[in-house]
Parts: sequence; structure tokens; C-alpha cells
Amino acid sequence: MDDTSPPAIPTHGDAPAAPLPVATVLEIRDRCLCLAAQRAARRLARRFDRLFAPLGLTNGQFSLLVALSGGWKPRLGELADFLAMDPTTVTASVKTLRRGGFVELMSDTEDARVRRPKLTDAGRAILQEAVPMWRAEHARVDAELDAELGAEAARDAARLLRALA
Amino acid sequence: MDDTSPPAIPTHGDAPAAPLPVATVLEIRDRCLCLAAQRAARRLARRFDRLFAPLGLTNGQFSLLVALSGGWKPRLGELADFLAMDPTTVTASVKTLRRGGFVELMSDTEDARVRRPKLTDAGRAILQEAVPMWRAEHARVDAELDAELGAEAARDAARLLRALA
DNA sequence: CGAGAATAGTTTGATATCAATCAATTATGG
DNA sequence: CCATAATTGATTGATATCAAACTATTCTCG
Repeated sequence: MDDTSPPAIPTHGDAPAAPLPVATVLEIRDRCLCLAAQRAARRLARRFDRLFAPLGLTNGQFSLLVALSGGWKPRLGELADFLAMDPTTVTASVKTLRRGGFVELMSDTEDARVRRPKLTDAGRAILQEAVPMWRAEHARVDAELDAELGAEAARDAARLLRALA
Repeated sequence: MDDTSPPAIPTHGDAPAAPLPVATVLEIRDRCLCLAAQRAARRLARRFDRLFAPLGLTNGQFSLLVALSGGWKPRLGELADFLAMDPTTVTASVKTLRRGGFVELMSDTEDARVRRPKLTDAGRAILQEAVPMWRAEHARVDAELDAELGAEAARDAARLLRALA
């Protein structure tokens, strides 16, 4: 930083790391679907995490419990595919829910490698509290989206997100 | 479960935790924007994390570095707003990037509470490698979206996600 | 049947994420 | 000017996330 020192000699043959052109920054900021998806996911996650906080549930735990509450009896790997999670993340999430008493883990009788998570009574009970909360909050989200984009685009949102996943 | 035992007496006045109706499960599975956003975000995050892995960057670190590469000199809180992150997450992310030598943290001369992250030469250099990779990969994402939804919906995708955030 | 490949899940280690709480600094009202 | 409130970040603790490496089990085919 002393102007009597000789001109800097770049370490390789590279130019000395100029800032990106403004157009490039704007292109990424405004068009990057990955960034946009992370932002939307974080905002919505926080919103539903706060909604479910009085129950001691997170949005992800709610989704996992819902997935198990129908007739579907997935193995852990199938659950990971459905949630678009890494299998190791599902292992960890199920462990937390097991500690909370909402889920138990059964070994498959056909194939000893396979394990299937199963809702407990406590799991079903907390869902009966959570579902009406979800319904009310989600109606608000839909209304806000309608106001911002119009009903048509709002309906496309779910389809778009499914296509991205 | 023994039919000679007396009828179960629910702990409270509640019904003994019946499974959710199938229609409810399907409603949440197919319409919940939060779940859909998490899925899309995880898939895209994994995709760009793998893309940038040879550089030792994650998708989130890339986005943060891009945000700092233009003329914008945000304080940490402003950066958190832009990324829709919790401020404490930004503190943690910047710490990692500082350890990697890509960012430095400057105290503001006007207000001693304020700190502003700043790209280092190494940060600018790695961006020059990462941006072409991003461009190529993102073109593939766009093409896949075009094929699935048509060009029009694909072009609106970023706008829709911004509305969600 | 038996050896090697494939599959299912777990463990470990690193980063990401956020709520709750704390410390430092600045602004405001009396 | 001082006491209090508001602002800005940092720290802590818990869960989430995924890559890499591992164990256990099942499959395949010679």
C-alpha cells in the first residue's frame, strides 16, 4: 500500500482480481434461482417455525410427521426422496422426533437393512393441533401471494416449486 | 389392544389420536408452499454445492461473495436482509469466509457498532472462477425448466420466488 | 454355495440455521 | 449531562444439512 513499492507481481499470470462487472452482479442477484429459492425457503421456514414454536415443532418436523400420517409406510430412504433430503439428514431428524416421542423406528421383517418410521399416539395428537394452525397460516400466505401477483401466478407458485424439485 | 380390556379412557377429553384424513395429508403434501420451497431449495443447494465443491465454496458462500462484489458496501444487518438470513447466520457465514481468506470485516468509522464485510483479492479471484461455472450450470437449470414448464413460466420463476421472499 | 457388488442406513465432522441472550454503542428525553 | 431506550452484532445451544467413510445385509453370478 506504499506507493514507493514496485508494481505488484501477480502470483500466477492472472489479472489482479478486478471486481465483477456490475451487470454480472445484477444478473446473478436478479436471476439466480438457487439464491431466490434459498431466500424463499428461509423466509417461509422462519414463518412456520414461529407458528409451530408453541407446540415445540419446526416446519420440517411438521412436514415429516404429515408424510407419515397417511397410509404411506415409507422406509427412511423413501422418506428422504419425498422430502428431497439427504438420507443422513432424515436419520438425524427422525432421531430428534424419536427423542420427542412423536415417532418410533421399526425394523422391517422382510429385509433387515430396512427401517420404517412410524407415528406414535403423541405424534398423531400433536398433528391434530398443528394442522388447523397450518391451514390458517397457509391461507394467509396464499392471500398475500394473491395480492402481490394475482391469483393466477399464485397458483403457479406450487407448480413451479415442484418443477424445481 | 386386548378386546377384554375396558374402553380406553383418553388422557384429556381428546379423541385417542386418530390418523389424519387422507384428504388432509394430500392437501398438505400437494399445496404446502413451505414444504415445496424447502424441497426446491435443498435440491438446488445440493446442485450448486456440488458444482462449486472443487473451489471449496458452497452455494450460499457464492451468493454472499457476489453480493459484496458490486458497488454495494452493506453492513452485516443489511446483508442479512438481502439474503433473507437471520443476522446471526450472517455472522457465522462471514466468520467461515474470513477463515478462508475471502472476506475481511471492517469497523465503520462513523458508528462503532457497525461492521462491513469486504471482499479480499482472494475473494475476487475465486469469484472470477466461480461465475462462469454458475453461468453454465444456471443455463442448464433454465433449459430444464423450459422443458418442463415452457419458456414463459420459466422466465417468471425468479420473480415468483422473489414474491415468496 | 461363496466372493464380490450393490443397497440401506448410520456415524462423524463441518457448515448452516435460528431463537434466546448478552455486550457495546448510539440516540433520546428530561 | 445523565438515565433509559433503541440499535448493532456476537455468543451459545439446539437442530438441519450434506459429504465421506463405515457397518450390516442382500443380491448376483460363477
